[in-house]
Amino acid sequence: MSKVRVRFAPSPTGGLHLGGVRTVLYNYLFAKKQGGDFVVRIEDTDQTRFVEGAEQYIFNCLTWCGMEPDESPVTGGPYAPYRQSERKELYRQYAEQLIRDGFAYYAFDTPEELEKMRNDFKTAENPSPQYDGKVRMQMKNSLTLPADDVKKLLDQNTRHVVRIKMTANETISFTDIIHHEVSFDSSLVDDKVLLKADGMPTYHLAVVVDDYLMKITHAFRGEEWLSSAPVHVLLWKYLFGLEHMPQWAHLPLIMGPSGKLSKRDGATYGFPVFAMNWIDPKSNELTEGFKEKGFLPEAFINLLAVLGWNDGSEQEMYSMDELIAHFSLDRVHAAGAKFDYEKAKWFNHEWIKKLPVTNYQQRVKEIFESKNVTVTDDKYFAKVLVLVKERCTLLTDFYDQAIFFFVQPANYDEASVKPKWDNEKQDFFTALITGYNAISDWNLISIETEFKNLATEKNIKLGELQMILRVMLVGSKMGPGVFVIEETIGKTETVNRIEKALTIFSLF
RNA sequence: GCCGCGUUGGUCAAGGGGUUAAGACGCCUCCCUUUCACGGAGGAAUCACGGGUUCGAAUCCCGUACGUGGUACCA
Repeated sequence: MSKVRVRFAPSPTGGLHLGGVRTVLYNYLFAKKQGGDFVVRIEDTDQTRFVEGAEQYIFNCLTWCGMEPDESPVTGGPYAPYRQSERKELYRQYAEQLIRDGFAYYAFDTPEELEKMRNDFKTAENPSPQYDGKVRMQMKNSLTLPADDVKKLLDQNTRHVVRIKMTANETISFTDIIHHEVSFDSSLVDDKVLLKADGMPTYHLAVVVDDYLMKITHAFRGEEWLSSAPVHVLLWKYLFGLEHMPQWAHLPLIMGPSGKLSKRDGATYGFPVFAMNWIDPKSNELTEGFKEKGFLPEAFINLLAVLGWNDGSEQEMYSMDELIAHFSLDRVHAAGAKFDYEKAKWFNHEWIKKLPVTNYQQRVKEIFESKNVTVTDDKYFAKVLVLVKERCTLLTDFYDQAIFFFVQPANYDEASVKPKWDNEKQDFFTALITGYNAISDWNLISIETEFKNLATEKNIKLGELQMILRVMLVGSKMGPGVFVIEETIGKTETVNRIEKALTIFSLF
């Protein structure tokens, strides 16, 4: 059996969304598991939809996710070029071969004529008429025009396309890895355009030709392609032989709260849809990405992998290596899955807890710096991150959870302190300052001992005091143990904060 | 409209003729902690519907409904 080769073939028209990343992921996992090649091919055959920067963006996303292609327009490879626009000249010969063999034909209909046809044939039962076996003999093409006219039109460089001539009353079926036997009635499939008037191939011709030329063995794509699969199967049969056709796997769709997931859902429901931030160069509109939202790539990959796949065990957390080891296409669901942002966040939380902070320290540091907090001591920073990581769901949560380790509270949860505040407390904290100042070896035990001894001496309940102390240090009732906070921020800072809070609380 | 694909709790899902129909997220209650989390113990909640086949159907078959995708010189 020949070496496994899979391809991810995005069209560089904008952001890379969840479903796209999962398609790459399944490609990648399958290839790595089989020791095969993972190639990225850019399908930029629609020049009108070209978007500046979109291709680079896709590669940035792949890098962030940790899925580097073996062959691509940037890394090159034995089947270059990997950009379909650069392969333009290649496709015409195949289109012409199909015409010679009677499987395709030239069509000269103008867009206006096509529109007229769709209008004329439109009925209640058939709201969107196709250019198919039922109408093609009434259109302007090399099937209806005399050969001489066709030649003349061609010689005059009249704008034309090449269309496939769909067979009639044939059952086209193939075996899909996920859906198993799938079949279609060819009479119901239209004469898809293969080569456009600008000389570019459509997706239909290009996938088949390139999958063949690039020796792709397994072709995975979203289920939205299933309906056009019969065209591809026929093209394979006519051009290269069904025995060379890759095995298809039409992956289930990832659904949003209402239907197919769209980038609009992100804005509407408040969760990211794209892998990374995407700014449309024309409109300047920003669509938020998982990365910038505060997701770890490990979590992003993990949550995508188990959205539509599981290995039959109860395991839910998988590293990329574990996924490669466990992944199999026959356990991929046939049904679409609704994306659940709550569960996505849970995965991220789990990965934040699981991974050593060194793994994401730099990213968190950037988040702090973007909020004008300068981190000077990386060791101190790492220590703080360890203390608060279990209460962070997103990387961006670290700021709120740890900011008090760097700056004094700007305001206090007075509502919690006020009812508990009295002269005895005032007295206690004044004495505490003295006691703390006298400590020479500032550590968890010495701090806690001093605090507790003083509380016993003054005969005040420990709990209330701890709560007040916490508010003095943090500003609110949150964070790790109070004594741990004191130890971490140090004696001077601790005393400073108590003194400062005292000036405010004493007015209660 | 037509065609394709699909249908186990709110969501992700295991299970593929005989099970008390796993587990996870979320939600609720309680414990821990006089903080927020983490952790722990419980709880509510499911086989779309109708017909078959069978001693027995969540599991097999057929319908229906619903969902979803396609129906472009877009991918």
